[in-house]
Amino acid sequence: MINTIKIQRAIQNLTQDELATAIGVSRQTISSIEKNRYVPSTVLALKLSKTLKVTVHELFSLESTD
Amino acid sequence: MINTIKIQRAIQNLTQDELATAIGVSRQTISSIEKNRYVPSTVLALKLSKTLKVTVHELFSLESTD
DNA sequence: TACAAATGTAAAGAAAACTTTACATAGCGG
DNA sequence: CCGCTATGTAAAGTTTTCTTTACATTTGTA
Repeated sequence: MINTIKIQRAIQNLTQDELATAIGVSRQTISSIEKNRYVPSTVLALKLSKTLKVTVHELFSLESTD
Repeated sequence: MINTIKIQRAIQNLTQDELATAIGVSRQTISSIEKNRYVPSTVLALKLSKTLKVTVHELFSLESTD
């Protein structure tokens, strides 16, 4: 799965830490998701969507390997 | 988090087993998600969205407790 | 009623998400 | 150059997701 978190975060002018705090996770969690180290839960995806003001589909999309 | 999987599954006329097979998980996984026994991963949410032909936001929404 | 399909659920175990702590590196303004 | 902010990442540990197996219950229908 690919994601555009880093881009949307730049658009909203938020640091990883600010985004993490806003949605209640650790900064490493944000970093790990951005770097595709793991797949977030749907609750997290919805919170990211809300905070970054884009749909889940604008943030995440499936790849052929998924 | 609440979900409308059971409803969308009825609209698409799919059993839990058929939906599970379509997206590559066990039937119990579908049942457990429908019953809010656990929160699915974002990959799963996107696959459900695709198979059920609705957006992730139509399938899942945050509650105040999330 | 009897059978079959669909669903609920439980338990044990594997795999993955997520936290905390910690340290390293890169970039930028003084 | 120095200090600060932002980011990368690793390791250990906890929690949660998800699978497999298995059995019970419900519901439709012949």
